[in-house]
Amino acid sequence: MRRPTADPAEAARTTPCCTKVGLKRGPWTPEEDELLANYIKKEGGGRWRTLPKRAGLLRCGKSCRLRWMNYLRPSVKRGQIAPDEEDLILRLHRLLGNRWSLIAGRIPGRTDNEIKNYWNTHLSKRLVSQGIDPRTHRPLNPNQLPSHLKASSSSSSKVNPGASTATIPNPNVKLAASSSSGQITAAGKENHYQTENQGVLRSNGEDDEDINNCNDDVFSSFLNSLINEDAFASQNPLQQLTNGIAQADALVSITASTFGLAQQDWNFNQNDHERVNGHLN
DNA sequence: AACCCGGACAACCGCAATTAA
DNA sequence: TTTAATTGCGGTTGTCCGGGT
Repeated sequence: MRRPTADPAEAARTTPCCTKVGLKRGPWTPEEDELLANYIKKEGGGRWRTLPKRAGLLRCGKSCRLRWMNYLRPSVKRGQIAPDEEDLILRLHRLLGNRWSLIAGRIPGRTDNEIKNYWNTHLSKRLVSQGIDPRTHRPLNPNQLPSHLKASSSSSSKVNPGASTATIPNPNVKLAASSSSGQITAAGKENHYQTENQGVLRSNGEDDEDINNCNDDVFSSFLNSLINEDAFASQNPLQQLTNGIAQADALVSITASTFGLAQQDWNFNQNDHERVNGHLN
């Protein structure tokens, strides 16, 4: 990464916007930040490919977008992740897996990159030290599971063997979930930056007519109900585990029906999970 | 003081999804 | 309907910096 692409063969393999000779790479200078921020304040974001030229920057569009999204946006909150934010990240990750943009969309002022970094450097390691698999949020050693949970783990195998793939087990669902709350639809792009992060568990601010808000509202409110359960936080780890399985079950069922996951796909994933569980046990 | 090591984070890459022509 | 361009996402890595030796 971040290596110069002087080699033509290498350059041919990489995306065009990053291979133009003379484009700057690496850390941004305050001057560049100012140029970019001022330009976007005046002209707005979007059209990233041509933005650098218009703004007088020697950067590729991707780099500009990333810098704006992760650092320069006024709504970006800097500083330590608060304990309640941390708790929210943990819960959302258990439900959504590595869907960083989805998670970030529900934590005001935090970016997907920031959450991803925080997860990889702090939370993931902490879970491992507690004997919990950070991918599945289950005990690393299956023997730590009480017998009744071991038995139910196969019957509830529609819950993820790994949250990252099983809570929303199908690419179709990823699409549905993304368009509902994480990714920005074309129609929603215009006001995305102004209105996003207006509240926890609110979608990113698309106009109600912009997207299929039926799905959005259902997904959002359902997720909301899951992660806001006060009872959840006060439960002991075993109860949390049990509850988590039940919740994930419910999430998967609702997600599948609400977001149009084909039944055959769903069955496939169930089988898939059982196969994985079989390997685990 | 110099060096090494590891943690934290910013930035890049490749790919997939979406949009426009 | 097809194709090209653009955008967004997640995984990965380079760089910086502080602490330890």
